[in-house]
Amino acid sequence: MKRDNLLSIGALSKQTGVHIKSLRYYDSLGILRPAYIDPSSGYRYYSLQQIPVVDAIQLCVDLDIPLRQFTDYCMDSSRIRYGRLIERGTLLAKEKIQAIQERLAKLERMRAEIEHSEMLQKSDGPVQCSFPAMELLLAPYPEDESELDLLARFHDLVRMAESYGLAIDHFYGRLLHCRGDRRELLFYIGVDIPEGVQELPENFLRLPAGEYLCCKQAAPVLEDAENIFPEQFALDYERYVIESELSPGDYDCAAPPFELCCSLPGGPAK
Amino acid sequence: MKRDNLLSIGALSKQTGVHIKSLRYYDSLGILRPAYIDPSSGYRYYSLQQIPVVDAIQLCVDLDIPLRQFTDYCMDSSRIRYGRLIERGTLLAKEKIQAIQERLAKLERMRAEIEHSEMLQKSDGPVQCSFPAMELLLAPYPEDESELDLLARFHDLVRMAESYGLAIDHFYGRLLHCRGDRRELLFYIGVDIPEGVQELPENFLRLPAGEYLCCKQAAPVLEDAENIFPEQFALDYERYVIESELSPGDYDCAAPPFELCCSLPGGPAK
DNA sequence: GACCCTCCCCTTAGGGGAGGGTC
DNA sequence: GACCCTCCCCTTAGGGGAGGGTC
Repeated sequence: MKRDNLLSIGALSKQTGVHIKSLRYYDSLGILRPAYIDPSSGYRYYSLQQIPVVDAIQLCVDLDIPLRQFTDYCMDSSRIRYGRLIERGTLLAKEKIQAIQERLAKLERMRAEIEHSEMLQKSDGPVQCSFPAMELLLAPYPEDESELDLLARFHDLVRMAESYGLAIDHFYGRLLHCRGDRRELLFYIGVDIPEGVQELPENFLRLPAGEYLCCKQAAPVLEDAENIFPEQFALDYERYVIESELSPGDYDCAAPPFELCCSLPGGPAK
Repeated sequence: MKRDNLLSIGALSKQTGVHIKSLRYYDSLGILRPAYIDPSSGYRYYSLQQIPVVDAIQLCVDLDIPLRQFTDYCMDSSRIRYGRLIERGTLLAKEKIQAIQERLAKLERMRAEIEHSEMLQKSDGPVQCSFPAMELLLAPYPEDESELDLLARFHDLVRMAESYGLAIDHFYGRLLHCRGDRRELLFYIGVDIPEGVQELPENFLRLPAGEYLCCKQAAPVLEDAENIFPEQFALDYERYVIESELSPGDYDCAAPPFELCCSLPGGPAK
């Protein structure tokens, strides 16, 4: 071995734009052994044919393919399976875009919730709103339990949702169901039904899209719904009153605001 | 402080679905201090109001917002600026999608190059191909230089491209320009002209889209173009012969195949 | 004097495990 | 017996720097 047509590590670094430290790191991983190492000085020397190998390694880094897997994309130290590499990288990139788009959709839902919250907070009285259909899991709401017991129930519902393959929606609260003289106080969590789910639990409820009268409250006051929506309670129709936390842009975990939403006649109840 | 309505670290973990180790890590970062720590046992206890803080931290993690910046999204330990968080997360997510789409575009260009290479390798004789317009930077190609000197020239061109704000295209090779009796042998690299670039160097050349006759070669043989394209060289028209490496799906760095492409009459040259 | 070498420490968001107290 | 504590080591792809030889 001679140093003809060999590059020092610094020269290879300049040629490829890859940091010297990275080249040493690739050596330590065994994916880019120098063509020649001076036994007395330990200096690394690379052949010109190793330049495209550096490019291929950089491509892996760009594509977030772990370098330990680099050898999967090589037939030997100088033959690179670019076809495989590109196929794998394309798949990974598409999956990533998919995942980020789901995140963006979630962020957009949160943004819309904030907007709704701030609209309600700014308005003085109740506001009429159209709500989309909501899919809920219900549990009885016993009034003599502590907050900790409630959390346990909440968690039970979440586990039930999971056991049925339902996605939970970070949307929960209390529900008052009024039908004639009967009033039922319930605890709910919102769920999403992924495609392919067949069976639903008995405590599942789907509220169709409909019109609600909403107003802001400083604390949970669902028990007082009758005084908050006197006009609606004077009428005789099946109604749901939904209590949930509001999510203003600046959210106070210690004392979040609530909203109470009363379904209007001809609304979601059958 | 009492333990009423307080959660042990395990209970908080169960409630939020976040690993105990993560909760301890958040403590160590100072972004989620337990509401109470038993001084004798060191046990951590969390208040119920800290649950939404855990959710917010998880949102940061999902959005790739560094946790050290979490306090930028808090007014104090229990007031979270969700508005800011969502705005920042949305921006980051969009930037990421942008970056990945550029990667995908690059992968697609590479895939097309592989396809072209393999098509050429499979065919016996020359193949007629339509090439898009190409933007090149040129340098003289002196025949008596070593491979190392050539690399230095290549690097000079790259630096020149950068100094003019041009993006380089990982596309390079040699070019033979024939015009009447004059023949000029040049070295080229492909560049992309980003929007906003006004001034171009003197050695810039734009070859418009056009028809070429392409054939595979085992080694660089541009000097022999006249014998490879005898019919074209028998005709009198201004022509470019482009030599470049092929990129088959399995690429041999030690002995890559080449292609020679000769522009056809009525092609790219004026 | 510029280049290269080998340590050594540091970065994110935790995960696994040892060894030992606590509910 | 399940729960919790504090170390300690490990993960990716390197970057910064010290201290010391080499071109």
